[in-house]
Order: sequence, then C-alpha cells, then structure tokens
Amino acid sequence: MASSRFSIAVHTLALLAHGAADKSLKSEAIACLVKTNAVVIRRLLSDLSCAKIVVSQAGAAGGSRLAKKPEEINLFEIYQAIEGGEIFTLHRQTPPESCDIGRSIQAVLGEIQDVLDAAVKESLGKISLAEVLQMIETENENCRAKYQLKTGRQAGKTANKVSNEGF
Amino acid sequence: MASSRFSIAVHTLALLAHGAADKSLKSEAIACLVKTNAVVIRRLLSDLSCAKIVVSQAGAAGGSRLAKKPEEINLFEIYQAIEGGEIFTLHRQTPPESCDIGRSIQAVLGEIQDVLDAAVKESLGKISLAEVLQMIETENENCRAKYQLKTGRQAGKTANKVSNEGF
DNA sequence: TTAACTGTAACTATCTTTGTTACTGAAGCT
DNA sequence: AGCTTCAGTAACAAAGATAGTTACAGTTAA
Repeated sequence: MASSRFSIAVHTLALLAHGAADKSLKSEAIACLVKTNAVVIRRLLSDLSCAKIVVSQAGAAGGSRLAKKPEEINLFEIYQAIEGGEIFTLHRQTPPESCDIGRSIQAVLGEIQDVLDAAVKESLGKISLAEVLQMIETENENCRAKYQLKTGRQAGKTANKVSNEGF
Repeated sequence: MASSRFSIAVHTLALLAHGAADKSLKSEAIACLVKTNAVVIRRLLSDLSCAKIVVSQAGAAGGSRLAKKPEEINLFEIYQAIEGGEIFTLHRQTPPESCDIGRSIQAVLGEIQDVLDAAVKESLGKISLAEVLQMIETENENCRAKYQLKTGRQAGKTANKVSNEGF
C-alpha cells in the first residue's frame, strides 16, 4: 500500500462515530473536515460500504453512517476494506528460472507476506474504532493541559510540572 | 513503503548467502540475476552497508559480501535498512485544528503506526536469512517433485494422485 | 598506469495516488 | 410531475513516488 487512504478512512469513521449513534454525514461535509475532495471520500465510503462498515443513502437528506457500533468495528477490517493489503511488492521483472534462488524467491516472498499479513491482522484487529475515539479524547485532554501550562492559567510561574490528567 | 526494494534486497542477500561464507558478488552480476539495473543494486547495497549487513569493496576485484552469518541477519534488519518504515501515510493536508477529531487524529494515527511497527518487528525479526535460504530449498524440492510428475518420469499414465513430499 | 570496480548525482521514464469535472440515478420536497 | 440534493462512478488531469539509465569521481589490484 503506502497511501493515505487508511488515515483518511480512520478519520472519516471517527467523525461518523463521534456524535449520535446513527449520525449521518454528507460526503461534502466529511471532505471539508478531512481537507480533501468529496469524490475521494465517496470512493472510500464506497469501499467501506462494500465491507459493511458503513451504510450510505442517496438522494436529498442522504449521507453515510456507521453500519454497526464503534465497538464492533476494528482497524483490520478497515485496513482490509481499503488497501490491496500487500506491504511490499514483488519484483517488477520475474527473476530467471535458471537460477536456484530466482526460481523460488517469489514464492518465498509470498510466504513472508503472509506472515506479515497475519501480524498486521493480529495487531490492528485488537483496536476498535471505539478505542480510537478514546485515544483521540485522551490526546485532546493532553493538549488542553499543555495549553493551560503555556498560558499560565494555573496561577504562578512555578508551574513546571503538570499532571497528565484532564484537569 | 510499497516498493519492491525489500523483495530485491532479500533476493540479493539470498544470493550472497548461497555460496561460500565469504562469497563476494559484483553489482553487475547481482543485477543480472535479479533482472534489474546495476545502479539499483548498488543503491540497495549502499543502504545495507550502512546497516552493517553487507560489506562492499571498491576497485578491481571488488564486490559485496555478507557482513555476518546468515543466521545472524533477520528480515526486520533488512526491512529497516531499506524502507522508510511507514506502512501507511498521514493526510497530505493537515486537518483543521478547529475540529475535535481533526486536532488529534494524526497523533493517534502515529500511535497506530507504532503498534504496527512493533508487530512487523516481532514477526520479521523472527525470520533469519538462513531460514529464508531453507525455505527456498524446500520450494525448489517441491518444484522438482511437480516437474517429475508432469514429465511422467515416475513411470505409468495413472499417476494422478501424488504425495506432496519431496519425491 | 590501466582496467575493473563501487558510490552518487542528475536525469528520464513509468507507474501510482490524488484531485477534478461531469454525468447518472436515487430519494425527498413542493 | 418537476425540482433539488445527494451518492456512485467514469474519465481525465495533476502531482508524487519508484525504477531505470547515463555519466563520472574515487578506490583498488595487477
């Protein structure tokens, strides 16, 4: 892969998961928040829709919403729905059969890809969209804390050490 | 990432590991076996050399050889030496700070990248170059078995079912 | 000193990814 | 019915990444 589609997909889904359970957003609105073109978002939503992660509705008052709860969506589903799934590419030119190594290297590289794929599945599969939302929350709280530190809202010039808590 | 550099690197290192312990090959020779340009190989070897995986020597009778034993080289080292290391890319345009999600999504995506990275390290780190050579061996034996089946060297037209074993 | 190498820069070609415009058909509204 | 607002997709343009090529400086052995 090596595209930003996964980033944009996670961002989009986080937006959909953020508000009410069945909140629906229009592609234009998402595009604006993600700073890209609406068609880019529609292409993405189209893939996510095939994977039953979102549901889209055409027509006036249309838009897209999550097909299931954020707890039930994990990052590997998203990854799979969106990317070809191969982390590295094989040779452009097939190596010569006449060489002992060349004859089998591509099959072996395929096995290595499978191993990698399993690892990605294992690690991304563990993270749900709900957890991503939580991470975003936490991140925001940290930012707020830092901001308060900078502007000295905490009273006093000795505010060098600050707790990580959300104040 | 999403390039074929990793494939070509593994192929190259397999070639170097194949013969005698301190076998040295010229970039032209490798390029020929991998079916690419010698400069592409040199660029790769340059990176591998920085990572202390190979040692190169300029001048007549020069070339490159492994810097350590195939058992001591693992695929994660190679991966790291060669690729930027990021499996997916962040948004091209930074999302607006004004949105709760947009403000933190990139930091969170960074954390996800770290998780992925750890998973890749874990899985690729387990596989040594020596094991790759073994996989290639096994693959070659399987091929031989299949070939013998096709050409009917096994005597008889009724050879429909064959064991998967190496001959 | 010459010939055979590596290492790199600079350039071109090719392919991939992203952005854009334009259109079709779906769904609600008047 | 006719209008408006939306998703889905095709077709094309722009931008960026990857790979291939040429050229040359510096290194080493004979």
